[in-house]
Amino acid sequence: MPDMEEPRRSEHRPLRKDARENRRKILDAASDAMSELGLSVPMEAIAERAGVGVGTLYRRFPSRAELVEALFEDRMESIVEDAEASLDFEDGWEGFAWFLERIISRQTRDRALGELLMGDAGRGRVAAIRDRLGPLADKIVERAKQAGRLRPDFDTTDLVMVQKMVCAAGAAAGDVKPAVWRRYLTILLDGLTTSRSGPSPQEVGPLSDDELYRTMHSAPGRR
Amino acid sequence: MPDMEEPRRSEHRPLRKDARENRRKILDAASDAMSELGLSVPMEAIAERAGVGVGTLYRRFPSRAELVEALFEDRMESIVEDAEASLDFEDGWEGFAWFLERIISRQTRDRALGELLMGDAGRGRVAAIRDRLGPLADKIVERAKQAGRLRPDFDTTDLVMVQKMVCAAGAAAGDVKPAVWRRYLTILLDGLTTSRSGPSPQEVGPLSDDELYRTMHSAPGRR
DNA sequence: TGATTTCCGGAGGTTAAACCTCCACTTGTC
DNA sequence: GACAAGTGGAGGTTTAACCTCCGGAAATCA
Repeated sequence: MPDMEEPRRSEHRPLRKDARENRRKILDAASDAMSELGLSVPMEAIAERAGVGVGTLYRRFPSRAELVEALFEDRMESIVEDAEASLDFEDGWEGFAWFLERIISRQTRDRALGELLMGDAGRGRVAAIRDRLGPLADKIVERAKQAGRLRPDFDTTDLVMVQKMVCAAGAAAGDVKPAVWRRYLTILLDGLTTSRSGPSPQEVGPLSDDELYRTMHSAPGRR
Repeated sequence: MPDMEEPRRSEHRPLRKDARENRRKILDAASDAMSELGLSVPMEAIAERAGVGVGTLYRRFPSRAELVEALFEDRMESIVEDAEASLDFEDGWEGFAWFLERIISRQTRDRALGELLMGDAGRGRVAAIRDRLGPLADKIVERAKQAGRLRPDFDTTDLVMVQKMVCAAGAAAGDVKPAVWRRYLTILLDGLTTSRSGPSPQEVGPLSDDELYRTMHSAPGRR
């Protein structure tokens, strides 16, 4: 049996044209679906949005994890960049507030990113990037305190919890009024400064009674 | 066919002794289970905690809704009473803060109560009680503003969102450090006052790094 | 223009988790 | 001790996800 050729797609030969297109469609669909519904959106749903059979999805991405890495490595990296950028602010407090606004904004637009950031990452490259955030967060908090405008009893772990709080508000009302989270971030920041003479102006109004009603009667399951 | 007797348990004759005991065990188990795991805890799990077969559970409470009403009518009523009590405070702001502390404390101890309060109530007596809270909340907010210590841009709908935020923090870290939510309530209240000269003292410290780690790696399903 | 390789779709087998019913047996009560 | 009342949990059902498999379609090659 001569010439028993190598079966592995080693050093990947390029995909066939239709396969390449489908891969793109899958990535786009998965991005949409996960941003909206979270990391554990059914594979079926992704395939459907992509207009592709489940078989195709599994052939291209044998496990959810590969899909997640393909999609979220960049986004996670952007957050690290935000953290670094926030250290360049003249005023540590401004950097702190800017970073918070940034990272929460990203999470409210992208539920899966929030899940990854808040712990759902097992191991892998995405988690590795996330872990680089810890030291940066320490510096951000440190600088804000040195600027004298962040309450001295604030701890870096509080930074995570603050995000959770604002994101909870965002997630609850997100379908009804996507920008309300800013309102609650403003309030929280007013609670985080050392002192102030009056409330910061709100850029976003409260939910109307009707909006609140709809918010309350459309709560998701959990996950 | 003489004396075809009435089959309905009309004007309920008393339950047999063992049945009465089982009913009690079921209610206790359901209370525990729902407080911990939420309204939609599997019926199976309730029966198991009660040390009773599922059959017995379904015979006593044919639907989850009946169980819920039996358990939560009182608790919901207590919240209404808290709201009324908070109106008796000399200072409207104190009443406001007290009520918030109360209602959040109840919800962090009792997940099902939180779900009921935040909308998961379909119709029924429990929902009816909850609806009595709306007008009371308006008064609470009104008085706090009149006292001059609640930021004037605060709306009653914000009251719900604030609860959601603190409860989110509580739920996230609840298994690890049940009292941290107080820390975040303190911060929020500092953001809700009109002005202040410094941060309010914290009664509860931040999560340690290890506690935060555990908090992040034990997130529930959504679900 | 075949011939050949690659890729596609989605029916369908599998597992898991909840649901609720049913009835042979046990227990309480009169 | 007879008989009504109550019990438990096996098991049928549904729902929702998982992932594989293979006949046929599409792209690429010669």
